Amino acid sequence: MIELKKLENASEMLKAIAHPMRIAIVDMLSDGKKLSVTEIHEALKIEQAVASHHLSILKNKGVLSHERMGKNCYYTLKHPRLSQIIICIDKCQNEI
Amino acid sequence: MIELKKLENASEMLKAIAHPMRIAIVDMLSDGKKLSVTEIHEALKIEQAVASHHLSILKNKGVLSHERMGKNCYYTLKHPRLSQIIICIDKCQNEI
DNA sequence: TACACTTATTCATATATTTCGATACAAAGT
DNA sequence: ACTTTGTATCGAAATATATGAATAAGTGTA
Repeated sequence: MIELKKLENASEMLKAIAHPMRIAIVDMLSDGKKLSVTEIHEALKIEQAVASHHLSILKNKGVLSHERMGKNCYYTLKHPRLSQIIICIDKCQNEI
Repeated sequence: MIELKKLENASEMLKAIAHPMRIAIVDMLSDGKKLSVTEIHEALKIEQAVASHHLSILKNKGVLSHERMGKNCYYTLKHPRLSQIIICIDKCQNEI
């Protein structure tokens, strides 16, 4: 963790997750679930363009993988362990 | 994780950590270490004002606690488990 | 009180992010 | 080819964030 480059990579990945909607997306995709853009934007009640934008940020920063199946594009967690970050933050919120 | 308010709190906390220098600070404070502003800004080779600014962000978002001892102000992790986030992100970077 | 040391805040500027509407692109069916 | 459905990108405006220089404020000591 001494090198600046590693710190920057780590912060890029964390920054990608550090947004209310993107946390919700990562949370929805825990346990290996696959969801399409439409499923996500409807579940979160956000514009399709906004969902697509958030998904592309998560994909570009290495948080999500995507796979096209016919008309739909399905997104999954690239590193299943990333769910732990959400769990960890959640625990910290609920402490006294 | 359904409520927007919880998502926003979680993202505020994550956003606080999601910066190269602030990741380095959290990393330096793992294992219950206590460090002063001067120790941190010298170790990271950043301006004192910048270190103070980052520390106040981390403190205000509930990541760090601080304690004044004489002339110095010592900062510690408020939730020791937050080190796991750094470890988790680091593991994800090192995967193929 | 005066001084040195440590930490916090303010200000200005530069840069980045979020959002929405509009539009473009892609795949499948008619 | 045309239409429908699903997804991605662009442009613009609003908001947020990062940085350095300067300064203020708190603390201990002579």
